[in-house]
Amino acid sequence: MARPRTEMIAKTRAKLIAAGRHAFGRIGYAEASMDDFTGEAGLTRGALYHHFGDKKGLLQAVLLEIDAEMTERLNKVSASAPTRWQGFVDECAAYIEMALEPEIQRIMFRDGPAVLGDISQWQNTPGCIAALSHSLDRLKADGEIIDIDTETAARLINGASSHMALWIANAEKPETVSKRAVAGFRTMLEGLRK
Amino acid sequence: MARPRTEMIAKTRAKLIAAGRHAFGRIGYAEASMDDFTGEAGLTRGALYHHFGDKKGLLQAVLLEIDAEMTERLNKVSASAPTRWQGFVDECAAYIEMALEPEIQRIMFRDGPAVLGDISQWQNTPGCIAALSHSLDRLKADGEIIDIDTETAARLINGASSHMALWIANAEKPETVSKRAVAGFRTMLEGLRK
DNA sequence: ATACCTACATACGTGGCGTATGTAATCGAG
DNA sequence: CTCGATTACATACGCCACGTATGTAGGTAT
Repeated sequence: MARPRTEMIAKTRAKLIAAGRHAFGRIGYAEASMDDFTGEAGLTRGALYHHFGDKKGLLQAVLLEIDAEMTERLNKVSASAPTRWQGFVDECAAYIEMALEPEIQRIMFRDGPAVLGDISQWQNTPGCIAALSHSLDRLKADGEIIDIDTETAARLINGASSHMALWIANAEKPETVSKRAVAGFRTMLEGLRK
Repeated sequence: MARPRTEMIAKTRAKLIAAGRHAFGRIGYAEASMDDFTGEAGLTRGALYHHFGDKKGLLQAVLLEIDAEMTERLNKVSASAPTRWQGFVDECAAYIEMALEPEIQRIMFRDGPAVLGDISQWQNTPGCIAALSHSLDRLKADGEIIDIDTETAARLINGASSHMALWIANAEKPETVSKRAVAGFRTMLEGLRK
């Protein structure tokens, strides 16, 4: 297994995903020319169409990669907190912070939904929502939060977080808005507690 | 005032906005050909570029119209409720319901942010957020809700609502998901109450 | 060893956006 | 009332970018 042949293929795939991710993150999906960013990666569109079918296919692959990274980061955050509730709050804060990163914001929250439809239909629940959902499940089992459907709560928090992030990122004074947003967000989370 | 000349101009503008709104709402911004939908309106792209500068300009005009309609609907809902709290809850429910309408969902929540950037920077706070904010202001003045920054709360609710709507709209069983979503949403709102 | 297939590159057609230009109707000045 | 200027569009053109069809070299299987 893992012959040199398949390794080369995996490398080209990775190159294309990386190139697309850079281009999509910087100038956006619509403005990114496939000839340009494949050329920068030392390839052509031929490779892209072979591996991903079309431009949307590459975007999907990029999204999968980013979602996996976000999920891992979220899991690390919640795992390294002293209490589960604290872990959950940290997780939410981390989610907002990630949504402030230009690449994630652009690809995950702007172009992704516009091109591929809502996040819900990308696959059976993306990882970053599943991570929030899982944390809520444990809190519920511990009796720390009120009786609420955890997936619904996860999606509510997901929606609220991403909007907070967009609000902050596009504000004239991001620091000021950030304080207001995080404070309000924490207040909302407290409402879930018993 | 209101000479026949200016009336004609207003009519062409209205025609273009209506045509664009239809096309954007049905097949999406990117897939909508300007030649097609201007032709259906009995005009050409020349008129569009004259009045709106470019394709994005038309989208902005469409968004302004939709936002105004949504604001009016929200204000009516909150005004016709027995109590202010009830008015606010109804308003939130109405917001989710509006977000379920395909045209609003597509233009306002998907293509709009992707093409023009986050809703926050379209203008100084769009009307539908201002409406929620206003309702919260009055509730706060009445001492019905906890101490929270009202604009932040309005944006939290706005974000949560739109995500709920997208979740519902794209679910396999919208009715089932709708019940879960609305129930969870109400629970979250109750957390704002004193 | 040879025939096939995979993984790309190259070449081409098409469609759609933006712009530059044309034109008819209207408005304002004298 | 007349004539120049401006407005409100339509027409024509160029360019870019996507997708597809085709070509090809290297690896794979038997």
